Amino acid sequence: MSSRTYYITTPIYYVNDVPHIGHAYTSLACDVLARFMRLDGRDVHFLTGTDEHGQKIEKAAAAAGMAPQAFTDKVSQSFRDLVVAMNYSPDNFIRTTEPRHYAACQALWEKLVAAGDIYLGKYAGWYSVRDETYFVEGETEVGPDNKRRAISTGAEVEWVEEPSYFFKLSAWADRLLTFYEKNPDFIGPESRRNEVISFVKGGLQDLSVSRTSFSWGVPVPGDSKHIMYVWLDALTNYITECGYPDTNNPLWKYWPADLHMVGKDIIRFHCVFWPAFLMAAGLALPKRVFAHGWWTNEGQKISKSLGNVIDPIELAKTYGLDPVRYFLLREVPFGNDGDFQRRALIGRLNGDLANAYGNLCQRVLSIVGKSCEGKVPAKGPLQAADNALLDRAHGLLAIVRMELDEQAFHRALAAIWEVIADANRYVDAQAPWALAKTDPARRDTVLWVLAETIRRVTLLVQPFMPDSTAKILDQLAVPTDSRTFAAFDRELRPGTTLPKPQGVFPRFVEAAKAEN
RNA sequence: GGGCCCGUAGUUCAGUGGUUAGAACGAGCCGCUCAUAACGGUUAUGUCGCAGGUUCGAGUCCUGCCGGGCCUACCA
Repeated sequence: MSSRTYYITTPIYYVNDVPHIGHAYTSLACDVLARFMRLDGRDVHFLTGTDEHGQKIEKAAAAAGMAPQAFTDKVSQSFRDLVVAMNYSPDNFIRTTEPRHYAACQALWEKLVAAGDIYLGKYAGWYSVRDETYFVEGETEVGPDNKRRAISTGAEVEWVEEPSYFFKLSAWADRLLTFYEKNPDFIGPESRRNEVISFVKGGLQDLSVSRTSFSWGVPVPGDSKHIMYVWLDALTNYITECGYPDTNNPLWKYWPADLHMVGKDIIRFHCVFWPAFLMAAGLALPKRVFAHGWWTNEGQKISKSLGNVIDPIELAKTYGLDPVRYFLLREVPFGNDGDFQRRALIGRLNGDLANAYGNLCQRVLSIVGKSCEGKVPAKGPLQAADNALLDRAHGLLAIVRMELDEQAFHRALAAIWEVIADANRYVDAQAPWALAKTDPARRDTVLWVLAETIRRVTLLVQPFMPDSTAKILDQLAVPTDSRTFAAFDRELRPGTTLPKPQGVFPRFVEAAKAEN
């Protein structure tokens, strides 16, 4: 019997931008879930990629004197570099410029036409040449000089009409609301769900889904003057990957997706437009969309003009990749906005990683190395304190599974670190260095309990910090085929030879900064 | 304009209407010495934004106000 599938996606990133902390954050959350599910025996498919169409790309390519395809080849590379730099584990990296994606988009389009949900109309609105966008009447105002401008940007706008195909979104409001009601877990977190429902209840307008003002995109079948709306194009990537329209494709088993991870800015596209397209096409809807929040930098909104953009790769270079991965998911309740503070990062690195977790491993393994001939110590009869600690470590799997099921990374990590704190207390209470003189057998049992606790904890930390945990498991001589959750109860075998222990999470010393 | 959320220790936050409001970090004191000067124990700090109201009892429910955020705009 094949195991249960788990299909998780990042948004496809628009190649107009260089990768920043926001992209890294979304992908990181997906990566941790993908890794966790793989360890938990699920048949995982983790997809990320780039969104490469649209007028901005077309113009940027022209400005660079390049063909659009050559241009996007080059720019999308930076996102593939991010995958490597951040140690993400996607099963594929999709690009909207792939031929199979054109085929999927056009097939979906034809399905929507056949369903009677697409019609030809006229797109009209106040267009700002400078901003390259349309504004609705309410977003503009007439100034004292009698000229109409966009309120948000101050740019002059003019009335423009162009033919456009429309999707009958207005007809889907009731069915969307019914769907939300029947699937309370479809949108997370709760606050976003309320917003989406409130938005849909407010009434939906038909959606313009084609443009004629540029040509870099997927042509509309049968009317190649029109290019598909970039969001219809982009969202389709999730089913392109599974082989759409070929439902015999081996990857089709992954649809519908278990989770679309998105930033809060694009929740409407994923929770309103996308389900409507899918329903109209007679396709299954994704099981869940989760919208996370945004980071500020030391209390300030991040923007290019302020020059306070956070480069995740730079961060990883300074503080280490795994500590950065840990910090991003531990510091802020996932779903909330968060403030990035260097001091907080260093605090987590030194407090949670170096002092609590790293030092626990080091203090235990170094005694084992010195006193137990570098072998997993003998396990004698267990006392109440031993069982209490082991039981807590054992119970973590169910807790972490439950928390990650709701994308509550911070709570999963908090629960794990409580056991790490318990283990440190247990070391002090048992004082194995004192037992060495009075009761060596008991000391061995205590050390075994500790090593076993570290093993269990470390198995669960793997999705968050893959490299560091691999080192710790190496130091415990856990075989590489015993690192999934199927081996969660496979206890350390006394007598197994251990390598010499080595610190995995060095403290970050502030002075190091001055050397740079 | 409408709607939603938030305001609790120095900081970040938990707190199904029910005893003396909690945790973590930070601070003070004590202990330990295996360990990455790490670990453990312990102490302290609060007009629970403000003002009313409901209740035997309110951080928790209701109303108003102040402050902050988010969504959306002639509309729930």
